[in-house]
Amino acid sequence: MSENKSDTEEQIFEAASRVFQRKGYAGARMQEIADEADINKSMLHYYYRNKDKLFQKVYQREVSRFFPIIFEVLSSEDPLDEKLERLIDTYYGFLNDNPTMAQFIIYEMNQNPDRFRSFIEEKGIHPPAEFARQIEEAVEEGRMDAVDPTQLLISIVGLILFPYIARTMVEVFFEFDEKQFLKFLKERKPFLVDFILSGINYQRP
Amino acid sequence: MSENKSDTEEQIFEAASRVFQRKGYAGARMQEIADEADINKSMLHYYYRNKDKLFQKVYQREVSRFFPIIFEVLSSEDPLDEKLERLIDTYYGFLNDNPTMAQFIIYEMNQNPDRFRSFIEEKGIHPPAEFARQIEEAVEEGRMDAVDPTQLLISIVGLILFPYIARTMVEVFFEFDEKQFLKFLKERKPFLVDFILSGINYQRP
DNA sequence: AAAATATTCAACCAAATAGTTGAAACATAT
DNA sequence: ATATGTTTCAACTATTTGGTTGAATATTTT
Repeated sequence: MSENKSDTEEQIFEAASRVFQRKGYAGARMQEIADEADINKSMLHYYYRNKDKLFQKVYQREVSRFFPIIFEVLSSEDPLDEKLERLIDTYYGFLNDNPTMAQFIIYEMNQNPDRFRSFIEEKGIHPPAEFARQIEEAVEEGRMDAVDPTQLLISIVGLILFPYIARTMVEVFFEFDEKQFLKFLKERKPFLVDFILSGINYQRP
Repeated sequence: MSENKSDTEEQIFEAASRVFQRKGYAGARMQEIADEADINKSMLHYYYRNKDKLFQKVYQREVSRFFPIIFEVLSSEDPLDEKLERLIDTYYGFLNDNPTMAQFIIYEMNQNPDRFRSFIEEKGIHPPAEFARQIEEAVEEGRMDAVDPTQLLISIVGLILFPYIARTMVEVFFEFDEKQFLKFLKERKPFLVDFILSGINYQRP
């Protein structure tokens, strides 16, 4: 065997990922995954046994990709303003390549919180303690307002993710086509950096 | 006939709303709706013909409730700081009574953008022009930073909604039980007012 | 080349789910 | 009280969808 996973197996996996992200677990059809992978339906079962097992694998891979990207940037020792820029760049780059991912993760996570919890615990995925420490330090040094780091972190992530999660809402209410939506995202980076840093009255060390 | 809509008809509608919000269109089962309404399954078809028609009615009612609540508050002539407080109070009150609604609307909206667009246009639902005018006015008068009103509006809505949309994520990563989550939301109001107003360096007229 | 192994798929089957029916119970009007 | 229309539901059918099978084809090993 030349590869660990056959071409077909990977083709199925990627097709399944796309279909599950588009339609969700309940809305996804095994036939649609087979069509998207350009193979016969029985191959799905040959490689992944059943819909549930196939979904679990896709779900776990996507969860494993989605959170560490944010958390890794957050854990660095860069000053907050640089960190924020890197965070936005990194995450918008990722979401641009995976536009349905945020919606997928959030939906399936809420659909089955226990599955999410146990997987996150098993894999040891968690927000870095460094971020809260960095905030507390800046507060002590009088370089920003006293804020709850948890409130701040959730706000930052929410500000970045929201346009992707609620994309249809943004496009419909502001009459954006795809091009205008991308322009909006591009403009959002400087807006967010400024808005967030002003929001906590941050000053560099 | 004493009422326009029979008790049963309304019971079905409310049950359907709960089930569709919990499970989404594809995940909802007609039997589950019948059980939740405590009636026989055939009554669903007697009153609403089929799953799709029942869903449309539920979807349209919820969309009609969800957006106008925000937009009405935004269209008032109150100064921005008071408006923001009212907005947060109003929306957290609403979401507290309807905790699955934000997730539902956003998911089904993304699932079928055309349906969302045409319904929104048909009903004439849109963000109030007054808000953008108010922002532009405050900018002109030098009472806040020059910001794009669209970026600001989406940020405000995102900051409010995000904890509800991503509730499981918040609870898992910060190890919140329900009580702690509610405490978090209570603390979020003053945090957001301060964060947002500082974010744009707002001063009252 | 022959044997062993992996891959492919059309045609099935089984289970889940949406939707229907007709008779019985109930309510209302005359 | 009788007739008329409304509401209810158990049992049923039709359709969709997940899952299986076995024979044919391709690939790899010896």
